[in-house]
Amino acid sequence: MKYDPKQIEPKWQKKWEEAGVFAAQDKSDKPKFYGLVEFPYPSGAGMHVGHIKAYAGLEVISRKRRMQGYNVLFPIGFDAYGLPTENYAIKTGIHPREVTDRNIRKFTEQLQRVGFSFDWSRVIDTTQESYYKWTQYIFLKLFEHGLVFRDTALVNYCPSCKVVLSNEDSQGGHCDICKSEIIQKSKDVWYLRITAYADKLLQGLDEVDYLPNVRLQQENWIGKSTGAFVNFRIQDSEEQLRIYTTRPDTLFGVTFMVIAPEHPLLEKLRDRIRNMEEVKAYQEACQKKTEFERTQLAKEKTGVCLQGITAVNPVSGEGIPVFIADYVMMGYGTGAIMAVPAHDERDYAFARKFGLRILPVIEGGDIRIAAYTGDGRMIHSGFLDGITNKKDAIARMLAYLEEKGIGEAGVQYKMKDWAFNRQRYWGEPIPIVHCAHCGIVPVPYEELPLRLPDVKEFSPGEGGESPLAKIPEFVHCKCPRCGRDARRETDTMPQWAGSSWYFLRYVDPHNDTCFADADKLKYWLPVDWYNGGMEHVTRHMIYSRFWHRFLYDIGEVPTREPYAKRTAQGLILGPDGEKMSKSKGNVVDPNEVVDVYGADVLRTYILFMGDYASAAPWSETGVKGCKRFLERFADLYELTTDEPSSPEVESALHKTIRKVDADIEEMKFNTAIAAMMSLINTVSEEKHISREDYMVFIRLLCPFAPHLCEELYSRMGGEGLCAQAAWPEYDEAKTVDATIEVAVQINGKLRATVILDKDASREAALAAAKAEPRIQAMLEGKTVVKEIVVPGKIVNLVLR
RNA sequence: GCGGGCAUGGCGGAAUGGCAGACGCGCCGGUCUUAGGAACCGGUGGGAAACCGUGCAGGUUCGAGUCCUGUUGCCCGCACCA
Repeated sequence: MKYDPKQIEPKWQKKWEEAGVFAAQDKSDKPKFYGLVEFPYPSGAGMHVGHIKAYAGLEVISRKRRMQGYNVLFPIGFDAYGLPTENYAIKTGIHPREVTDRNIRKFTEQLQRVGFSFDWSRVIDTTQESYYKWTQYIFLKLFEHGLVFRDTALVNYCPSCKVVLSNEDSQGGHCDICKSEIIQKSKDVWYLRITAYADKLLQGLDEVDYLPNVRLQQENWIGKSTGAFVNFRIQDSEEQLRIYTTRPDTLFGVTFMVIAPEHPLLEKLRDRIRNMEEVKAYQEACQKKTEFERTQLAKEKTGVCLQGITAVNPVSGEGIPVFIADYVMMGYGTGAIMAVPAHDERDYAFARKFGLRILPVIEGGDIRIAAYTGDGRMIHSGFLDGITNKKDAIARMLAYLEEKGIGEAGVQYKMKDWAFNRQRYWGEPIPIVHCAHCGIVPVPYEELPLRLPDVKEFSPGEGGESPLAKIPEFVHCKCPRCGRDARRETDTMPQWAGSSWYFLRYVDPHNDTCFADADKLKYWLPVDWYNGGMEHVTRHMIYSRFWHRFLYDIGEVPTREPYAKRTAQGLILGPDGEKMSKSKGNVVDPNEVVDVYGADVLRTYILFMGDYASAAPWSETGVKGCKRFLERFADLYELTTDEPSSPEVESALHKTIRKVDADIEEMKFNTAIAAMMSLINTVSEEKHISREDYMVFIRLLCPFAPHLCEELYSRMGGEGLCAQAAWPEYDEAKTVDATIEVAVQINGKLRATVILDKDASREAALAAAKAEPRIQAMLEGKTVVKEIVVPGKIVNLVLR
């Protein structure tokens, strides 16, 4: 058969659509499978082949599940709020709505050309009122349950985007979107109290099947540590200095304290601090430092001693100096530390620089050279002296602190509350009203959606205000509580909002009385398998797990965890081996590949190019190889007759079914395809395959190259559609060969091979091995001291 | 600095502790052709051979790419986290 993708692909895509074969059934006796891929942000650049790889994995699995008799939900949608579209609008004056609709059309066309088996009746767009109404609803629920709060804080501010960023969006001191340097700015910020869910998010990881590195990254992100809070007295003062430490066992070794430059104690003690000028100068210098300077260039410790302030070591009673230094951060713990220079590298460096006392309290190491962070016997530590076990020492100290009321055990998390507002137009309006009399008042549920008003001017206001602040009709409103004049919140939600619950909406996307029907949620949840990029493992996944867990706690969803299983695909690199990017000009457009080679070749190549989870460079010649593969597969059509296949072909077919089936489940698509290539080689050598067996092969390849397989299936006279045909099953008996080649080793080195009956005895194997001329020659004049026989694999003779 | 991962032909990559290099690309040779940067067929780790070969050095084992110890290089995540 001549393989002409241009002719067959549109034809079958149309037939699938007409037959509605990919529409998930809300009621069904079949077992359910919910496969989820991360929905794309519809950028103006269109999709690149990386998107295709991200979806192709679960595409194959979903198609296989349908053939296996599952009721499959495999949906797609668009995460369409976001900065690039808004920036494009600012530049061109074209409304983000228009740009978004255009981009969504382009993405949809691209996805359909590849023949993905998405349920197109459930497409969602986070920027539609019917969708963001429920994003706002969930926000109000969070508000109602005290998980939304407002605070004035130093925030990460991007001077280029003119927007406040979460810590997640400004890692390394650079804006996640435009890469410019972040500055600290004091602002009113809406927070979601995700830290209240830190423990639940951590414990939930025990209930799910995530890739080990995905789980680890989430654990690190949450960053739980256990330790103690200890209150240090300030001499001649009512003030106390509260610190957090993971090493309360070293308390006797505390010889000074350090607080963050922004620590509130400085204000309280300003009259007592004799060198306030110097302190102020230091504070200002710190503020000017970028996050980068403060963290990356952290080799040299700096700080200022607070003259006139003395703290008291609560266990030794010793008076100790207090410093401010920027190696202590206000954002973690209490913004103050007890310094144990003998056993902490940072404290040691600081003590060395400022000539402070270094008192060892754990034996081992040499404090003249470096801090000792290992374990050992407690010394110079009063009631702890002689204890050799760190755990015991910590327990004793905690008991003492609690007894004396100077401290207690505590935990800390690296995860911070989620800064939830952006000074942007293209996002969900935050449904809050500021009333001079009532304070912060939520918009009533029945007024949702709070519509995003139409504007002509998209650039942010001066000082980074949201464009919404420039629309009087939007800003001015009546307080829902007292009816007096009030102002609307003009900030919008961050891009992460819409994607935090989209998997729930797919279950019931057209419902306008609730975000999804409870029975449907109960049927479909949890997502059985979620695949996406590693870059979304911490932020998007943590956020969405948080929202989901919250909804579970208030009884709105039936499962604690949203995703039962999570995998991640590797990047597709450019042909040059570099990460694909517009600036490098190495981006491969899937449309061009489909134009030249067809969708089936694109799909097959993307899954064949390497391990699905690893990065691999694009290769144009590799694509051609897959084209040849599909052509050769189509050519087998000429080799079919009603005669049964040869035993070689039959055995190869059943082995291949077994391998492809197992490999798909482990996302080892590359070896599954390789096995099918080998099967073609076997059939070509035998020059024949039965019609029946060829039909089996067609169904086996169908999830990878569905258009070609539909065409062949129909030409072979198959009933209905191949996409709905049964998944092939293998016959174990037919995977066993009558004879096996067994390797013969002498002293562990391969010397010969022998052909044996499939269930040859140990004796028969040994006899055959020893009869082999080459082996016979090597046995000459030697003693066999050991004979190892692994049935069907190997015979090893140990000689002396 | 801490945590995790990886290292195999010219390239992408295969190998439940049991014949290293499956499968594909590339390359070489051939067939067909006015032509081949098309298609098809054959070959292809190194070495003349004995043999040698999975970053490097050890170890465990009858047997190690695979397990253990150390080491080097690269990649990813976190990063003055107290």
